Amino acid sequence: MRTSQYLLSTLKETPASAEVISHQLMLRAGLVRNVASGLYTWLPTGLKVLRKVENIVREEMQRAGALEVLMPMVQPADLWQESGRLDDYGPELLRLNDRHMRPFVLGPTHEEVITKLIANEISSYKQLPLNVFQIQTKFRDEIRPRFGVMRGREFLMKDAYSFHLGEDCLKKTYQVMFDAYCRIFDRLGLDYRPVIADTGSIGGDASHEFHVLADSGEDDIAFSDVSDFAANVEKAEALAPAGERPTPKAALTEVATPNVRSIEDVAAFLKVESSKTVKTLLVQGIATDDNQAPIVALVLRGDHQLNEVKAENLPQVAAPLTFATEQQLLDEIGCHAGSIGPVGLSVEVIVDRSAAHLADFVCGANKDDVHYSGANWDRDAKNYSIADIRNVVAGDPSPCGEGKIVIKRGVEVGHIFQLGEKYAQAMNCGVLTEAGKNQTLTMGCYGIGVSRIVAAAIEQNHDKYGIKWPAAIAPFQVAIVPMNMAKSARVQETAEHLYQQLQTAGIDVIFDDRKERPGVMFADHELIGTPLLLVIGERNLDKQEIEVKNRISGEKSLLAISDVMSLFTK
RNA sequence: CGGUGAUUAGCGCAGCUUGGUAGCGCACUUGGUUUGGGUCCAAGGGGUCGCAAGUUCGAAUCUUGCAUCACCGACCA
Repeated sequence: MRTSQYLLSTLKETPASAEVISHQLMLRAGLVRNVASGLYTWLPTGLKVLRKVENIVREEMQRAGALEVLMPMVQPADLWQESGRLDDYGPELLRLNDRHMRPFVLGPTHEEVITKLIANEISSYKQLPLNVFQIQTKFRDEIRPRFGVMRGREFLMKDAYSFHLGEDCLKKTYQVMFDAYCRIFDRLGLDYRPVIADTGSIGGDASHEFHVLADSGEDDIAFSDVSDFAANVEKAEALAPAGERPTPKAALTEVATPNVRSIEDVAAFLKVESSKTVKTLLVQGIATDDNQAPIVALVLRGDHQLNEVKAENLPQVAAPLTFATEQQLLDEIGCHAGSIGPVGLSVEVIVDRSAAHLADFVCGANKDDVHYSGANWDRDAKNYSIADIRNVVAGDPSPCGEGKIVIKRGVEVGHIFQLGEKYAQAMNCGVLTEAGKNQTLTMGCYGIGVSRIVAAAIEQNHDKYGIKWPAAIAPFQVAIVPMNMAKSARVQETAEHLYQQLQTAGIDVIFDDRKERPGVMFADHELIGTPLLLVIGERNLDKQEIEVKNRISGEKSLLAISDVMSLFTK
């Protein structure tokens, strides 16, 4: 490709709307342009990267035995009615009507369509197992699209769905997909981790997310500093503190705490560590027979945070997690938030493992502006159960039994899980078994955010000059940068010759034939992140040499023109 | 959904307080100059000042409504 015939579209200045570095660089390097909130046009350079990522994903999926299909982005709402998700999905699902006022949705994912397809196409156990995938645009009407293509509303995703007779077969394919994902991210050249993930409402035994490590990531990942253990903080188990709970020493004492509400204030006011206090959160419970939803109290150590996923998974707690209203607090407890505590509380009390290990702690006295000090479990606060309901924090013992927890940020770029029979059952997807009986299929599903990977790769690989693409996904493998070509026939001839030679060899090369000053060319190619620059100038031509500059390492070296192809034979 | 802020040329911004026919830098066009790290000089093109209504002799500027975009929050017991 010659730059004179190409759309480089680089910018010197950073558009004000871009927050994270990958978004800024994607705009400056001319990879994408914003069309509307969360919607982007991919320019030629960006599309080249996107296609390279896509192709690696496609190749590895095919190698793992999956078959490619393509399903429509617009889907009849009927299918979603059938699976029950039309009502469950919420406002992220964009609904629309066609000219006949028939209801449709824009597909945020394709379980319904694929399950329907397989239900129609597959009728015998002999055709199983089957794994199909597509690389298709999805639409999710996000509350707050942000960070460019990292969290857009429309995005490119690879989604695969596998179909099995039974769990054992599913587990085999799950492992095959796990391995394929590792190969994909290895080939992409990214620093990533598979992490144990919450299976969410879908259930199932296992689920893993694949995260690219980057500070701008939206998820917290808990690692062991010793073993390979890694889990999403949503899922990471907080172990009970070791040893016996200390014996109570202090007497239960009421303390006036006028206008002291938050844990921070209480700890400062009473001059105790926040880890020696507890906070009591009141949430909606599961409705009972008479349709009255009770309130449930969740008790945590003052310095810990509630894990909403863990709380929602408790049988007593309503999902989605909803905090009690102020009116409920007044009616049921008789005081405002900030003065609630487990002593003498009449509602069901669930205590986090760490909070349950405290003795002589501080808590609200269920009267406004009053706290207790010297409170103790069993002696003062009775009738409670213990559960793991907090987020792990750095320094906690790792749930794998080895080492301590370290927390890093990650960008979720892949997610695999075992779906089970949920969709197959709803959409009547089954086959005849060897015994001639109809059996519902067991499914797995496996997603990769293709467009998000592009952003994540930049988050992980950039410097002050621009993007430093991993070689496998760089838009160009090499750039030819001639110095003052217009003034030197020798330079021009050499550049043209090299360009022909590289093109013939199938190398993805960009030839900067613009009549620009060297600084402009260097700056553009460094911004775009081409891994290799071949600099051709009068200076080195006498010795039949050119300069090779490596974008990643910054190294420069001289190379005989005749040896150029050796750069690509490794 | 709540809070905050923004909207003036393709991009980044000034002008608004104190109303008087719209400006700067980058980019773009033309000519010259320069040429191994975003040259310099000169001339030029490009804007219903987000939309609508109001106040006024006169509105980018004041008032009201609407739209769009962005950021923050949704851990409070």
